[in-house]
Amino acid sequence: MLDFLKNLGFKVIQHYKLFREIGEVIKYCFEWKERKGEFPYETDGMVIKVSSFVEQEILGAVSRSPRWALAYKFPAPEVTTVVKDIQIYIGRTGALTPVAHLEPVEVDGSIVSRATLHNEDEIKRKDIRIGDRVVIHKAGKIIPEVIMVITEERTGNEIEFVMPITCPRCSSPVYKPEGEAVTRCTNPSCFARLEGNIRHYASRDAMDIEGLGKARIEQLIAEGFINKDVSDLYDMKIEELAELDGMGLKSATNLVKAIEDSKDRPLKRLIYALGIRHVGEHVAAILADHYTGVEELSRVPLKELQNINEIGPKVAASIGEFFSRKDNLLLINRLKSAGVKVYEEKKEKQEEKQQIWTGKQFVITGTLPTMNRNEAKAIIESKGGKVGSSVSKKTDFLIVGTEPGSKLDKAKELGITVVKGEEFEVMAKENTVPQGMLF
DNA sequence: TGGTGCTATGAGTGTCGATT
DNA sequence: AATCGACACTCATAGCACCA
Repeated sequence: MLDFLKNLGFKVIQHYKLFREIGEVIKYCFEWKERKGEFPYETDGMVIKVSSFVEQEILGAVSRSPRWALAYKFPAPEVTTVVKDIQIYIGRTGALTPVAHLEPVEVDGSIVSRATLHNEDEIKRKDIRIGDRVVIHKAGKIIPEVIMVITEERTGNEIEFVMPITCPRCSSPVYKPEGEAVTRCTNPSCFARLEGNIRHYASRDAMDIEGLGKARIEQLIAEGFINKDVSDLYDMKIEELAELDGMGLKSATNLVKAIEDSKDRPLKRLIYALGIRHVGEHVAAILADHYTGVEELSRVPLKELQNINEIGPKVAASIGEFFSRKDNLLLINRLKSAGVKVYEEKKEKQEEKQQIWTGKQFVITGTLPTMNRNEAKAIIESKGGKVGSSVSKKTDFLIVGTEPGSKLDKAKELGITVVKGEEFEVMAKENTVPQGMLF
């Protein structure tokens, strides 16, 4: 069998993830054919040649002898390239993230020119230097990752990376707390952070301001429209914006309208949008459930916060720190006077009624046939279920769309019930309990 | 103390709308 | 018509915080 597959051009290799059973290899061939109209051809070392004759032969063989379901793999598409530079990116929390700039190279169907190196320790661990030839691949078929350095090809001219001691954007000192991996800029009003804050505030899951992306924000800061914080957004005028490079009356009108629309978002979104450390979507929703508004939240004693389920000392402290700062309190005042809704009537606590999916934990991977993630999530929650972000023993169902990620492997490993995307959508409509398959 | 889940960050492609 | 920016998708990984 091994020779048979080898003759077909399949390769068997020994390292890395991506274990696939023969059935999966064949399935992959067919999916490829569906998408591209022909069977897989040679791509960067991954050789699969299947004629229609052979196709039948493989299928026949497998159905007669299921014990041939051995682990075979595609060769992980790995290529080498050169690290041209390592640059620092600054996020909204002030974190300095080193990113490798690579000689552009094709990996698994797309051109990769950058890869995040996460932090200083990671660079040290892998000993990555500027000028090094490195092996890269795409983790989970998407994210470029530097796997290792080819040290044999070192010439001695490689430059070791040194984390700067001042912020590359604002020149303030940076600090790295003892025991932490992340280095941060110390200046709370660093422009890079302002940029990040605005982006976060405007993002879809926060205040959802359409038309305000990275480039626009940079421009607005450079032109002085934004200089303090997110409240500056609400002072912008159509006529002034329309004067900007690349903006016309149409764009300016749309942008101002989008900003206007953001004044009426649910409280949990506003809390999330403020960008308090350790307060993401989930924690923001918990806080919005407990309190009627941002102002009330700003006055809650630490002790009380800590008593809330899922909120511990660190998160409580972080919230307390945020509201102890004058500039943040001013920000909230400014938002309020701009007309942003900072208060929400408490809804009547709904009776916890037993629903079809009550107590069930769902996780989603891949793309669903007709709905997106948020829609699927809303449906699950409306039926009493919960949606988690990673597969664990507590997961009841994994919903699998096309092009699933590593969550599927994990689910198989743990014996979690797998529900196909189509199947899920039918369940949602007919209000039934997923059956799914066990691997 | 370990398992689990959340937060923060970053990457690529294709599509669509607005500007020039 | 060409170009550019924004957005909608999706996912990995590290680092932590929380909780039992």
